Amino acid sequence: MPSRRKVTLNDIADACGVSRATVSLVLRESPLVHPDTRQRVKDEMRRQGYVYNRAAAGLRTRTASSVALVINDLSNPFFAEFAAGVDEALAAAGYVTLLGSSGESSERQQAVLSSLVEHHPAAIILSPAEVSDVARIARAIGPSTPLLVFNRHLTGEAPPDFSYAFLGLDNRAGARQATEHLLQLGHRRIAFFGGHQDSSSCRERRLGYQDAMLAHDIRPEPQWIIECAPTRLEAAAQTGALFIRDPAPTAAVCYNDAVALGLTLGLTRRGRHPGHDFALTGFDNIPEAAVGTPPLTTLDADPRERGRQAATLALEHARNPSADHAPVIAPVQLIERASTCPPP
Amino acid sequence: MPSRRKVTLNDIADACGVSRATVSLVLRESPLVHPDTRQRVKDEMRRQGYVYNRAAAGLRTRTASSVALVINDLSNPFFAEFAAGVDEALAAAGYVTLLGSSGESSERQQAVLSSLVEHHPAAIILSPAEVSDVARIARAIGPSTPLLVFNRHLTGEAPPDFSYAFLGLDNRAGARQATEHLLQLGHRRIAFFGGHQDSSSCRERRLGYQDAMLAHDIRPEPQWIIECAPTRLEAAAQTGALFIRDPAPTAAVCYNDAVALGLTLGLTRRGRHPGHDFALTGFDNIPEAAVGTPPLTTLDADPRERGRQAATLALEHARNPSADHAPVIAPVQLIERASTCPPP
DNA sequence: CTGAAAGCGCTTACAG
DNA sequence: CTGAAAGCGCTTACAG
Repeated sequence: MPSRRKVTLNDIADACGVSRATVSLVLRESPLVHPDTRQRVKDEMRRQGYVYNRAAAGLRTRTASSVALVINDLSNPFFAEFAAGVDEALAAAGYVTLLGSSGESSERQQAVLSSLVEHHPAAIILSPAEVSDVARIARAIGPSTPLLVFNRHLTGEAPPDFSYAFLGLDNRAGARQATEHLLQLGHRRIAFFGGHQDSSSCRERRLGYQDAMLAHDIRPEPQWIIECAPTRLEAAAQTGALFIRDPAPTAAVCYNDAVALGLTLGLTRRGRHPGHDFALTGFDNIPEAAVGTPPLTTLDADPRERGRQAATLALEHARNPSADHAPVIAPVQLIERASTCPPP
Repeated sequence: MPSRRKVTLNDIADACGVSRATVSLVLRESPLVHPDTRQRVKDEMRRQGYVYNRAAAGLRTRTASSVALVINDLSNPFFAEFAAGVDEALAAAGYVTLLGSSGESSERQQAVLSSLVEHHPAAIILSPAEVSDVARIARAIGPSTPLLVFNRHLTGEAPPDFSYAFLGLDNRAGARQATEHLLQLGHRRIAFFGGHQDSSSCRERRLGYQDAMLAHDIRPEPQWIIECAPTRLEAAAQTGALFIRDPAPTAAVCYNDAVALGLTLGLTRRGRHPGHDFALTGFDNIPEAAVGTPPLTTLDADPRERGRQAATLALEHARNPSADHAPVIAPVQLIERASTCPPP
């Protein structure tokens, strides 16, 4: 039967006939303690199976050893990769990751934040649920825990004593690159397909699309901008909207990969051949993008690297909470694949 | 400028002119304290933005408020879903999740476990890296933290004072179902494709394949058992091994979905038409399985539900560490899709 | 080189 | 109904 009683510094000190101050010094590799004593103490620790209590130490030194990470959707590979990157960088810096997931529910997000903040993390990294009001979030976490927001902007007005750092993707430049690529291939009637008006990333991507079009002296027609929920099924269902007026677009910049895959399906059902008689691009570079038919031209944001970056920024913010941290916008890279062809 | 100093029970007690014992009682909703006092205290907490320090409370009461979760590969959607399920159930039970990821490296796994155990979690849930020696793991976490292992068995001999609970998938029954399905369709020459001999899940799946074959009085030929690393690329490269001898198999039970998708690619490259002139099955039901060409018949293990189950088992184990917990084997469900056709 | 003492933020009998 | 006291496991000046 394994002994379940936890062994403490006191147990080691008693067994060695020294004070627990000495044991503590051994723990932190202090040069003050005599080599013989050190060895005796270390042996005893091994023998009794001592394990350090970081929470108790943190209480005494008033230092945090954790960082909280709240993710809107872990089953989305983009955010899973992001989480892996955060965890990797935090571990390397000696912090442990407190995980929470909101499942895109702002109620759950409130509950999760309130619970995590009670563990007094050095900082909170939040990839927010779709609608995330900054005032509610401020109420949940209070003014004294540094916050880094990833990917989506919070909505509403921030209370006076509340501020946060931000890491986002260069949505505008990404969509501009994708549109530019289609223009280079010879397309002129290019749609912007999918996403919701009220999502900040969607607005930014549309701006990038417009930038590229206007740079080529093309004014996008209103019927080329097609709104739909950013899911595969909704996109497939909305495919028809591309073809209600002649001449129809010959290409589409899609809000993201899920939408692009749904559009691929919708086009195929109508007897079209995406990558041969219609060109389209995605955004995110999810794993399915590479193996679809056709493989999807898309924009890669390197989510794992974004995770490492978020961890670094959050820790900086924790060290220097009074500095005014400007938003950081990470670049995004075009991956050319077979879904982008010249116009028929 | 936000006030960064943390407010404590003492601050509230002083401001209200009561002792901190009283404030503590208010916190835990004790009926002992007078309603007026309670209200005064609560108002003051709101005013000062008090946030509870769970670590300090846990230290005093010797109770853990966290459970550690160590994942071998977060970028695999199967494990990401599992992690989401674990987190969901732990949060519901009032625990916070300490996340660690090993990236399939047993070195990183050791480091991560050693770090997490210092936070004295109520239990550890480990989805182990491919090679995970039980003796090393025992050394990292010591005998007093309950351990639940998910999905893969640990290798080697457990030290005398060390034991762990186990949650796995019914690999054998799953592979048997897949093989049975192919047999029903009329196949007789069925290969078992991919996976490594030394992986416990691969051995179990092969046994299920053999069960079904023998139940139909078919002795699998040695050249029908094809070993390869469980990745898409390796599987594609090994496709030729199916056809070195006549008559070649007309169907394959693949070790998992990644292997099945690789084999699909390999077959297509050779001019075959999987789902028309060759039948194959996967295992895991990853998102790509549903959208491939053809969509893949596979086995679903409901990883999110497995995560919830793991959390429940781990907490039971924590409450009653001396009980001898028998391994729990979760069922797996066949999803029929277009990749399984009758023999040509 | 080592020990006695105080304290991190909380809880819990025990008095009153 | 409320307060004084002790203690969870650790660290850190301060003496010696």
